[in-house]
Amino acid sequence: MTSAETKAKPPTPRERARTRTIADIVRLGREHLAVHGAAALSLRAVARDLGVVSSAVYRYVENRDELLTLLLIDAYNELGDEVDAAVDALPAEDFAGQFRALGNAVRWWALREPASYALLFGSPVPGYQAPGERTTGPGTRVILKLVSIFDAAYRAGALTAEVPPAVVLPPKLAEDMVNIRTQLGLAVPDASLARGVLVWTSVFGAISFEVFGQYGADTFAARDELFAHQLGVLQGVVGL
Amino acid sequence: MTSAETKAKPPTPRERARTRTIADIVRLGREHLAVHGAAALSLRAVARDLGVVSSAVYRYVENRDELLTLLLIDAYNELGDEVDAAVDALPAEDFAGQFRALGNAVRWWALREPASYALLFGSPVPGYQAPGERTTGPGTRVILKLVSIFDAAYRAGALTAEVPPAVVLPPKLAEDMVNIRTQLGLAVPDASLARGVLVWTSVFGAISFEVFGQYGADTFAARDELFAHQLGVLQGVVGL
DNA sequence: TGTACATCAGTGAACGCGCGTTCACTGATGTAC
DNA sequence: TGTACATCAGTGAACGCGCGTTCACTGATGTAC
Repeated sequence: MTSAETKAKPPTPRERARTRTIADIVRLGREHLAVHGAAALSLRAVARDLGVVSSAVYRYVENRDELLTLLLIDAYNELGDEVDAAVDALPAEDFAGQFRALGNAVRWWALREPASYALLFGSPVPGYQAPGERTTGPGTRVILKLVSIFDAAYRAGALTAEVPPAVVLPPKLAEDMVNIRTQLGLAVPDASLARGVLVWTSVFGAISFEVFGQYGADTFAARDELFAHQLGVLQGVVGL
Repeated sequence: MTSAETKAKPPTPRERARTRTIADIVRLGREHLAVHGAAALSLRAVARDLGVVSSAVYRYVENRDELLTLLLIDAYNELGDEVDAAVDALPAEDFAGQFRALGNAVRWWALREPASYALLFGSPVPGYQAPGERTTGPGTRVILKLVSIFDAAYRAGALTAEVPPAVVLPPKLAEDMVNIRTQLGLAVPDASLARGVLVWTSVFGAISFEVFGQYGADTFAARDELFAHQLGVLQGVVGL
C-alpha cells in the first residue's frame, strides 16, 4: 500500500471470484465460530463447508491465525458500522440520546452475535496474538465514538459535570488522561475523561455479564429494563 | 449425601492418597489452563504431567467435563476465600472500606490467575455446561458478599442514597428486585439494589478489560490508580 | 497372627477422530504477441 | 483472430500430531474370617 490505488481498473472476473470466495470464507468462519468457539476454529471445517478440499483454502488465507484476524476485523467493523449508524441517526445535540444509542447498539449486536462478541471482548484466544497494525483501527471505533460524544457534549456545555471540582486525580492517572486528551485532540477535562473510562468499561461489563451468562437463568427477567437502567445511571456518572 | 457424614473414621492411607492425587490433578489442570486455555484443557496432558498413563486419570475423574467442573469450583472457592479474608479484615462498620477491599481482592486474584479468571468470567467454554447444583454455591460467593455489604450499610444508615426518591424503576425491573430482596432477606430498597447490580457488573467490567488486554499496550500506565478511581466513583454510585 | 479374597491403582494397546500444513499435480482461465 | 505461454484454483495424498475414551490385564493394598 505504498502507492495508493495502484489499480483503478475494474476487477477482472477472476478477481471478483476471489473476493467472493474470501467473503464466503469469512462468513463460514463466523458460523463456525458461533457453533464451536474461537479456540476450535478450523481451516479444515471451513474448507468442508466451502465444498472444497482442505488445502485449497491456503490459496486465500495464509494460515489459521490469519483467518482469525480476518474474523476479528470483520466483527469489529460490523459492530462499528452498527454503532455509527445508531448514533448518527440522532440529532447532533442529543448527546444523552447518542450515548444510549451507542450502548444499545453494542448490546443488540452482542446478543445477536455472541460468538463474535466473545472473540472481541471475551477471554483472549490462547496462542493467538492479534496484529496491532491491522486490528487497532477497527478495534477502537466504538471507544473513539464514545469519546467523541463526551467531548462534543463538553464543548457544547452539555456535560453537567457533577464531579466535585476539588476532586484531583492521582498524578500518574492525570498524566494518562493528559496523553489521551492530547493524542485525540479533546477538550473534556481530566476528571470527566476518567469517568468516561469507567462508563466505557461498565457498559461492556454489563453486556458481558448478560452475554456470557453470569446473570444466572432467571434472577433477572427484565433484562432490557435492567440495561436501560444501567445506561441511565452511567449517564449520570459523566453528567450527560 | 443423603445421610450426611456416613464416615467419621479417619481416612485410610488409600483414601489419603486418593485425595492427594485428585488435588494434584486439579493443580496440574490449573497450570495447563494457564498455558493453553480452557478449550485446550486435555486429560492426556494432565496425565502426562502427573507421570501416569492417560487412562489412569479416569480412576479419579469421570471425563474431561468433570475436570473442568472441578477447576471451576476450585477457582470460585479460591477467589471467594480471598475476598472473604480481605473484607473480613476490616471493621464491621467500615462499609466503604469493605467494598474497596472486595474490588481489590477480585482484581488482584484476577491479575494473578488470569486463566482461572477467564474460565469464570470470560467467554463460555464451547460445549461445556457447568452443573448448576455443584457450581452455584461457590459461584455466588462474591456477589453475595457484595450484597451483604450493601445491605449492612443500609441497615446501619450508612448508605447516603443519592438516588432521587422520585426515580421509580420500571415495573418489571422492580419485580426482579423484590424477588432478589425476598430471596436473600435484604432490607436495602429497590433503587439502591438496582444500582448495586450496576456496581457489580462494573467492577468486573473494569477488571475484565484489564485482564483481557482491552486497554491496549500503553494507553493506561497507571492501572492501579485507574482501578482505585473507578472503585471510588462506583462507591458514589451506590452512596457508600 | 495367617490365609483367601476383594478392592483398587495403574498399564498398555487399541479405537476412531480431527487437526494444520506441505507438495506435486491437473485443468481451466487469462495475457502477450 | 489465433496460438503459446503464464497464472491461478483446486485436487488428492501424505506427514505427524494430539485428543477422549474403552478394555482386558497385572500387581499391590486392604479386609474378613
